[in-house]
Amino acid sequence: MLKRTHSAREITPLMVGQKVVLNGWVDTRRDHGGLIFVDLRDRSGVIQLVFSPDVDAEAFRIGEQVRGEHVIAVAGQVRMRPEGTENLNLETGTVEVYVDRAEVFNKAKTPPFYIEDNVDVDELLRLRYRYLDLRRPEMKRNLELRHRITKALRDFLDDRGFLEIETPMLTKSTPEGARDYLVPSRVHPGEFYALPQSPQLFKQLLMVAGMEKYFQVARCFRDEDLRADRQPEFTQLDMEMSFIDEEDILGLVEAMLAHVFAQGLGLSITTPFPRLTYREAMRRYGTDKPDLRFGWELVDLTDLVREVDFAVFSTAIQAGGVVRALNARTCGSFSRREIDDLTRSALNWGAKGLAWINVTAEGPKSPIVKFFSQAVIEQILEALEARVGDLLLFCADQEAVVARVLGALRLELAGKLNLVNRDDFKFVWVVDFPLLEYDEEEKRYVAVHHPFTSPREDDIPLLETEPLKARARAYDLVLNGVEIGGGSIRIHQRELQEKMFSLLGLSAEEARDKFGFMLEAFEYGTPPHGGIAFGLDRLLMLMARRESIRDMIAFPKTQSASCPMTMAPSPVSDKQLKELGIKVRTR
RNA sequence: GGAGCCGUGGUGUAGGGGUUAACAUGCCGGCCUGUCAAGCCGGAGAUCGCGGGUUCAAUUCCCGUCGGCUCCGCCA
Repeated sequence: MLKRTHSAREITPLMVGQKVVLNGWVDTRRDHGGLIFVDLRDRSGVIQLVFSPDVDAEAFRIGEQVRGEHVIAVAGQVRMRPEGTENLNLETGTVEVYVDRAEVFNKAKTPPFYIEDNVDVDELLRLRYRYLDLRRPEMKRNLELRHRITKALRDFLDDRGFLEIETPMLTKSTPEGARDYLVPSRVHPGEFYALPQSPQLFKQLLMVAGMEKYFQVARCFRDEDLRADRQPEFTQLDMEMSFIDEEDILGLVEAMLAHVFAQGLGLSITTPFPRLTYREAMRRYGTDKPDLRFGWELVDLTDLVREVDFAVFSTAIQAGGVVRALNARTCGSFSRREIDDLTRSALNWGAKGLAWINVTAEGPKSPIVKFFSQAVIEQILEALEARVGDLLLFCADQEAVVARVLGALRLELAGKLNLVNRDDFKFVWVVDFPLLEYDEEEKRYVAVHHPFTSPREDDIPLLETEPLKARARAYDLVLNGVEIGGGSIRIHQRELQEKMFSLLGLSAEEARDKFGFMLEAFEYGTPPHGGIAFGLDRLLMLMARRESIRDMIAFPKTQSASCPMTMAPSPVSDKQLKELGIKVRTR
């Protein structure tokens, strides 16, 4: 076997005259009859080989026979390319290797799609042949970035005294949260493990155990429907620390991200990150994960229009709702049809309608201006800093509906108008989340973050009186409108934890049954602690400027949670089922 | 659970009630000693996702179904 002495990208002008051996795949082949060029690809990149009968007849014959994706070894001399034949698009484009020996390790069928960047091919096909898809340079780069970032995170945390500790994959199913993936126990027929949705309980127990600073690159599993940024198994960078408060965590994370952006992308990001309270985020951006790469803040007009004789606004306000508006800059030029599209969108998001004012040089034009006095209109225009050419969009309803509708329109228009600079990275902390929200379906409170999140100390009395007003010691990190991390200071006292469980509608028996080990642990000296977890795939997706986390995962699942390559999931034999004591019911 | 878009040679697309199903690229063969999206010539390659219906006739229209993608619900 011809063993390689160099990788493709290592071949430089400094090596001219040197004999080298290269191993790799035939990327492309250009056959001139009497002279054959082959671009040889390995993980490092591409180098041009020259097969010439003047150099070696036997090697030339092999050059005639190889085809795309054949795996070959070649030996030959490095030479400068003749003047005028350099390829500036290629990193190794000034040199080439004259092959005097060649060996075919393995032939290859013609691949079902091109092994090159920017392929326009059905993703199903890419996933069925993922090992070919990953040969494409852009996919290889994604996995390289993933490696570099993961390593940078580990290095950073190691430097700061964190221990990476593994926690079980086979664990206990607990209520609350996402649907569990279950694993049947053979030894305990009829009983099941659950795959972890996150290592939450274990990392807290590691704090009880005195580990003080923990992290893990942890695989997590959630049996919920998929999205471009949601896979049934995904990776979290999970962290937890003892004897700390919010500021310690936020500061550490900012330094950590500055480190990985520098290491991974060579970018310097600005710290500290801005912070928004949950209320502020909802009011100004209509979402708890605002995209700060563009302005376009929502403006509250409730007080301004309170007395206006316009039923759409006044009924909403009387019902305890709000009136807010979005200044769609430059959208005054929108056609009737485009405005109809916006209205349809607003209705889809739950609005009862969409009022608008077109700010023209001749003054405001709109079906609704007749309801307003000149003075009020002027105040509205001023509040929205309206200029000629703007389109003002109004929504009147309950606060949550208005936020959702205008927040969605804000994003939709940003996409349509290309307001977003794709090179921007805009981080923002969202803090002061409510501790609880009311679930209409289940008729009970549910934790906004999770049941182990500590309320703010001064809000603890509210748990007895108005639990929905209590704020959590929780924080989310948002990057470019994507939630990339979230965490909290945890409850570390049994009484408060029991109080939380009871607020969530868990009976004392259920709490003991599901979380007894946790409550018990709290009785053996639990330090105050808190942490955060990052969706590593999402962070990487944003860093690589991709649209889907599937591009950052070597072997992801389709939207129906299956793997087109292995054909998982699949039925299993009766023998296997019998051993597990499982009978399959067909729906 | 719901909505939308898509499904035609290996790949990406065009087409549209009766066609020899078109184009590009890839593939195979021939020519070709400086290409790098090599070029030129020739060739092979498609039960138009699947099932049913309407029709004299369906790849085309209708219904269903499967698969992929995006989104809503869901994701503490």
